Amino acid sequence: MTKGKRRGRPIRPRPDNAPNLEDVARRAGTSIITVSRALRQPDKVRPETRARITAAVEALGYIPNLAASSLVSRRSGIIAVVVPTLGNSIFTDTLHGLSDGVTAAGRQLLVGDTGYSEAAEHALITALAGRRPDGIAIVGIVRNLRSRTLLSGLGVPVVETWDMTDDPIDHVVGFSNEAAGRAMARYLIDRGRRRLVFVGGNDLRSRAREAGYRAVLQEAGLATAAAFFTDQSPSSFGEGRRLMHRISTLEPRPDAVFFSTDVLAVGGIIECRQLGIDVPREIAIAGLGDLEIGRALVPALTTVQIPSYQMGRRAAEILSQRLAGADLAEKIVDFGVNIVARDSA
Amino acid sequence: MTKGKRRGRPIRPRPDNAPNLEDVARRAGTSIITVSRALRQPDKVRPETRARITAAVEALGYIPNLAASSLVSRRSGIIAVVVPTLGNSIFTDTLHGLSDGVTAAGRQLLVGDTGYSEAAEHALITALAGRRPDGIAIVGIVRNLRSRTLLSGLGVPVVETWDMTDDPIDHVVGFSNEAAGRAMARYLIDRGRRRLVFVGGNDLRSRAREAGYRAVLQEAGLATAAAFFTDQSPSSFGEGRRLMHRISTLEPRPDAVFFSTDVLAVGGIIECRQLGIDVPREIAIAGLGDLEIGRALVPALTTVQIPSYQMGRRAAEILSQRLAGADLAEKIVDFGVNIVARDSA
DNA sequence: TCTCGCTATGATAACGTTATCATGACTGGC
DNA sequence: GCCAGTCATGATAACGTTATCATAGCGAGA
Repeated sequence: MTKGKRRGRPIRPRPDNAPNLEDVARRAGTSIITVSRALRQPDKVRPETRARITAAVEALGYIPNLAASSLVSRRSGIIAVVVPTLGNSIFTDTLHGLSDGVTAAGRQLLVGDTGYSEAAEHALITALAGRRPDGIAIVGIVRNLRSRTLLSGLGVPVVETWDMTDDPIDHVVGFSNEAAGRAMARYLIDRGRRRLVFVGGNDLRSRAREAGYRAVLQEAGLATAAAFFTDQSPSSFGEGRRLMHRISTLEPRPDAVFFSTDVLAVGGIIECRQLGIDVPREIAIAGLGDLEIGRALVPALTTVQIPSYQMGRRAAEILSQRLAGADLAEKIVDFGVNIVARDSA
Repeated sequence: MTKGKRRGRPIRPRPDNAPNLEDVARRAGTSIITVSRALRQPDKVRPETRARITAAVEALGYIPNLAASSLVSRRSGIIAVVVPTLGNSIFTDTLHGLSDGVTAAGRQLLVGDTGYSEAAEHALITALAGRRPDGIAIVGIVRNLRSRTLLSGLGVPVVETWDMTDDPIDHVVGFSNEAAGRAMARYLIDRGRRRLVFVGGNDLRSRAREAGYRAVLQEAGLATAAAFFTDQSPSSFGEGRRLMHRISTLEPRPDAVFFSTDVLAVGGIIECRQLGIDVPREIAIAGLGDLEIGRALVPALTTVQIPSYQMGRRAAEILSQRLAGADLAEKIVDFGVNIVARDSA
C-alpha cells in the first residue's frame, strides 16, 4: 500500500478552537446550510429545527466567521472611515455620528487616520480597500487624483464630509469653509468692525476660511489687518492665548479677531481677560465649530456652527440608503453656514 | 447529450470588477502562488519575476482581498476596540494612541461604542469577535461575566484600560480610579481644606473616584460636605457651571470641590469667577483628566493627570508584542496617579 | 560522477461561509 | 385523486487567498 503523493494542505484538527457551522450542524442534527439559514433568515426554517439550532449555537458559543461570509457574499458589513486625526474632538464627533448611524444597520467601522498627509491618506485608503468595505466615509475632500480614481473604482458608495465641492467622488455632506469665512467677515463688518484679523491653521480647510474672509474684506474695501497661522494640529487653547497676546500688541490694535477654530478662540478670550481687554467692546472675538465650551464661557463665544455629529450621522444614512439599493439623486448635501451670535462679537 | 444535473453555484463572470491573484498571475505570466509570495515575501522571488508581478499589480490596480487572506491564514490584521462613547475626547485620545501604536504594525482598528450599556457591550464584543480580530482593546474593565468568558475564550490577547484590577481578563493598562480619588482628597486636606465636596458622573469609574475620596475623608475624621452627580455623559462645561452654582449656595459653604472630570471642573471655575468667588482662596477647585484647557485657564486647573493617549499607545504595544509571540509576564501596568498642582487648588 | 542542499516555482487542498439549484413532502383547488 | 404550488431541507460549487509539500535546476563538495 503506497502512501501516494501527498500534496496540498495536510488534514489535521483545526488549531482554532472556534466552532464553525459544521460543529453546530452536527450538534443540531441538521445540515450546514440549514444552520446558516436559521441564523440569517429564521422564518425560512421550521421552528423546531430552529430551536435545536439555537440551542446548539448557545451551547457551543458559535460566532459566525464574517471573513468567510464576506468572501462569498461580497458584503463585508464594514464601513471604512478616513479621518485626518483622531486627536481632534471635532472629527471624532463626526465619527460618533457615523458610529450611531452605522450600528443601526448592523455594520461596523474600520477607522484610520492620515495625520493630514496625502501619502498616508492614499496608503490608508488602499489598506482599507483590502477589506472590501461596503461603503467609505471620509472627513475632508480627497484632492489627490490617484486616491480619487482608486475610490471611484472601488464600486462602493463614498461620502466626503466637512467641506464642499461641486465635484464629489460620489457624495458630499458638508459645508463650504470659504462661505464660513465670508459669513463671519460680513458679520463682523456689519457690527462695525473695521480692523479684522484672521487666525488659523495650515490645513486646507483653514485656508479656505481665510480666503473667504479676505474676499469679503476686499469687497468691502478693508484690508486684513494681519493673519496668523499656527502649525499645531490639532490647535490648542494655549496656542490661542499666545497668538492673542501677539495680536494685542499690534499697532493700531485690531477690533476683531476671527479664529478659525473655537479652541483657538477660547484661548483668545482667556488671554484678553487676562490682559484686561474688554471683549467685545475693545476687541470682538469669534470662532468656528460651536464647541460646548464656547457656550459656557464668559463672555459666550460667537461662532460658526458646525454640525460635526450630524454630518457623520447623515453620511451614515446616505451610505445605508445606497446599500439598501436606493439611487440617490442628491449627491451634494450642504448644511450651510450658521453664525451663532453670542456675547464675544 | 444530456445537460445533466446542474447543482451548486453556476459558473459565470465575476460580478466584481476587482482583479484577483489569478488576473495578476496571468498578466505576469506566472502562477497564483508566486504572485502571493512576491507580495508577502519579496526576497523569495527572483527579481525579474518580481518586477513583472509588480508591473501587473500596478497595471491592474490589484488590492489583495484581506477577507480571503484572514480566512486561510487565521490572521485578520484587525484590532477590535471597545469604547464607552465616541463623544468624549478623553476616550478618543486613547483611541488615538491605539491607532498610532497599531498602524506601525500594519494592523487596522475596528471600533465600536457601547453607550455605557453592559448589554450593548456584550453585543458589540460578539459582533467584533465575528471578524476574528488578532487582539482586543477595551476602554474600561469588563464586569459582565459572560462577556469576560467570551473574551477569554477567543484565544487572542485582550487589554483592558482606564481602570485597575487585580484580575484582568488578560492584560490591564490603567490606573486606579479609587486611588485618584484618595490622592485628591489627601491633597486637598493637606492644603488645609476641611469642607470637601465631590462632583461626578454616574458611571463606574466616577463612583470609584468618589469611594476613594470619601474613604480618605473618613480616615481624616472629616465628613463629605456633599456629593453631586450628573447623568450627563459625557459631561459638559455648562453642567459644571450649574452644579457649581448649586454648591455655592450650601451652608456652610464648602472650601474645596473635586470634580470627577476636568470638563466639569472648568465649568466650576468659570461659574466661580462669574459669582465673584475667589478661586482658590475661598474655594479650591480640582479636576481629573489634565485636559489642555485646564492649563490655559485662569486660574490654571489643579488636576489628576490621566495619560489617555499613552494608555492607548501602551495597550497597542502590548498587543503587538503578544502577537509577535512574546509571553509577557507583566499583566498589570499601573500608570499610577499624579496630581498636577496648579493654581486652582 | 554522484549526492546533497539550496533556490525558484508550482500544484493542491483547505479556510468557513453563502448562492444556486434540486428534491421530497405536503397543501389546496378542482 | 391529480396537479400545481409552497415549504423545508439539502447537495454542491464557489469566493480569493495561504499552508504545505513537491520538484526541477544548479552548484559545491566528496
